[in-house]
Amino acid sequence: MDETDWALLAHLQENSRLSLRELSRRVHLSAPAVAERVRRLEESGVITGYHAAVDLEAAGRPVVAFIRMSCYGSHCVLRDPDVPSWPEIQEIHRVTGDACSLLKVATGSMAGFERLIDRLAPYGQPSSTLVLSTPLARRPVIPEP
Amino acid sequence: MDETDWALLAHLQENSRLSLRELSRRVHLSAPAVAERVRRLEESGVITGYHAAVDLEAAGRPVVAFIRMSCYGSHCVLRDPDVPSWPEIQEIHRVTGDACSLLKVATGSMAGFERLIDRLAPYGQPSSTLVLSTPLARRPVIPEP
DNA sequence: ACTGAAATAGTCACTTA
DNA sequence: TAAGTGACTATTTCAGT
Repeated sequence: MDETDWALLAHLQENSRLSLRELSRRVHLSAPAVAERVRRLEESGVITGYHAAVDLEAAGRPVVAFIRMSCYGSHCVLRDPDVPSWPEIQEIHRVTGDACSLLKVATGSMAGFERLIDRLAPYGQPSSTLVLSTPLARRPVIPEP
Repeated sequence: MDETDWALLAHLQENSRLSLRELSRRVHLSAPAVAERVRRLEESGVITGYHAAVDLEAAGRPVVAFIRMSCYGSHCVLRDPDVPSWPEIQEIHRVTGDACSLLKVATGSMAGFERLIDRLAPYGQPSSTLVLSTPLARRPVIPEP
């Protein structure tokens, strides 16, 4: 990871649909050189994918929340392979502390949110925190000083 | 938002570097028709951007955590316009409950994490939860049933 | 929303430092 | 090993339908 790799990474984090040619102009390299560097960033696992970001409210899911799950031993949500495919669940993190996992969820309505809580309750105690707004949705990763 | 729009959205959430031509093949439309639909998804605010996803550990920031900030009135982190530019802070959400905000942070080391906590402490009481692993990093948004 | 043409971009083989 | 060049293919974009 030299300075050029970090520059490419910065540009692709900001706009992943930039053409390799446009990237090559921005970092002052030829297009094949950029293509090779990007390929290596992907292969080394630094870049894990390219994704369109969707506004949850505009997409009909205005109720966004974080749910801390304190699961009952073997019933843990982390152990059920079906849970990650529930469409309301956006992220699942295994965490330290008294909760075993932290979920980010998005539903179309409060009623939908209530139904989700009901479906989660058998796994353990859910503790919900609603998101009012998101002043910073994502920050690009930059090199450490 | 018809079925074709949702199909385009699904493909672009999975891989935002797909060419319009490739998208057009997948949804059985011409390239210009797809270009116009994608442009409208962007303009209507459903698609807010396209971003390369970076593996925080591979990028040198293995310590990932959520921090709930219970701020002291007017010293709230949400009120300080400088905080969102701190490079360790990945996300800021304003939330309900006894905490005023939930931060997602990533640092290069535990020492770096400790320094971050020290910088946050003046704003309020930070309560940290370390991320052990992320079984589900992102789920594509799909239409509600 | 499609077609077709012109401009732009991606990719591969090969050369250079 | 990393980057540049040129030829060829694919994609983007725009006008007209």
